Amino acid sequence: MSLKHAILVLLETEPSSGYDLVKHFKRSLGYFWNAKHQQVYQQLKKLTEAQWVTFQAHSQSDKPDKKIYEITQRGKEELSKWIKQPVKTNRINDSLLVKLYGGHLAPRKNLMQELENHTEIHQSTLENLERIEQLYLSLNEEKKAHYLLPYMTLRRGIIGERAWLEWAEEVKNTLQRQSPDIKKAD
Amino acid sequence: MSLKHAILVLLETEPSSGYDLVKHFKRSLGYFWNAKHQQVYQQLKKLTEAQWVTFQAHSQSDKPDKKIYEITQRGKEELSKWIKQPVKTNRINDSLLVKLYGGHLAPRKNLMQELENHTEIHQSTLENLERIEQLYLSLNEEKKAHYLLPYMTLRRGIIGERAWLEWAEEVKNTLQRQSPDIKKAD
DNA sequence: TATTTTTATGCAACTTTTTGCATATTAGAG
DNA sequence: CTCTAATATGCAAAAAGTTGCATAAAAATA
Repeated sequence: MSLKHAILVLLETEPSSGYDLVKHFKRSLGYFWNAKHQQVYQQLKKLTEAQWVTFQAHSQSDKPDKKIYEITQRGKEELSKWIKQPVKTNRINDSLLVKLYGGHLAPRKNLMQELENHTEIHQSTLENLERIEQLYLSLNEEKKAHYLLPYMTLRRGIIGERAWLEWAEEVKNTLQRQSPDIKKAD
Repeated sequence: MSLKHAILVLLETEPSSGYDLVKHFKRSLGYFWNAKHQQVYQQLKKLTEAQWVTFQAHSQSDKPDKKIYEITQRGKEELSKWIKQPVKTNRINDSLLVKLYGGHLAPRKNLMQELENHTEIHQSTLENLERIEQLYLSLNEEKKAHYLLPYMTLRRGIIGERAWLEWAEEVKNTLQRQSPDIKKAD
């Protein structure tokens, strides 16, 4: 849907190779948009066919050859059209919550372990985001203004992760207090 | 992936028609698992073929006929196997954040309006969840214990929505203070 | 020196999700 | 009396996303 547009947003900032884009999806953008490398390459192919982007092959002697993609005029028009239109609220599909909802079918220990594992992941994501925030906050006023909007998305990450961890603590405490098994709903 | 399992979790609690399941996905489960009606019917077909569920046709005189699905022994085994395995962290694909990230391409007013619209949606979702929480809290101790795990997923919704709204306020305040246009990153 | 990681791209097959269409009845609102 | 909403299910096609495989060279680690 808007993986196309996410790619265009990145290319509008800076011409990049597919590999660069994948790295971006793993880092900055990755908190709110996920894409695997195959998907990025597939979409770049389609975007090229639609003439929203073009590329130039760069042969490198020390590393494998790469294709540097850049956004075209047509791509810019499409992006600017997209960005002015209302976006849909995003769909949430969270398996962990499905598992918890049906948690009476799993050993209590298993649930606790699962929560612990996810807590570690969220904890380290949060630390990462906070590290990036510190970098942002140390910039001069001009640069801070420059990166304000990406910073706002970073804030979403930080606030979201803190909320997640707060919730997980609540659940772990509740489950620990509630030792007897809970029967399933009928 | 686990739409199949989400359906099984619901059917394990109570035999239901496809239509009932869709309603469930719009209400209780809907906060953390979304599925359109076509998808539910498609998956029910596949689940039937895999013999994880069976159904009985019920002809109704006043309303259209319906098929009541229930989980089979095989389905229960599969579900219990799935629920003991670790789940992946869920992927987040949030177009609103992509739009904000590339927000220098949109009129500032447009961004503010978009944030307002989403705020209204999240606000009413939160109110809804809080209403359900009140119902839960008014139950007797036995029933509260009974519905503890689904309640934990409700808490995720409440904490998550509050965090979203908190973030949106922060962004709206920041954007209002920051009146001059922000140039794109390079 | 051997192994692993990083850089760099892609095809093919499959599964999942979305979009658009289609049908049919009853209840309620205007 | 007409239109809309709710009940109830589904097909077909397209788009999006996942999984598995494949190649190839340099750089870093053991």
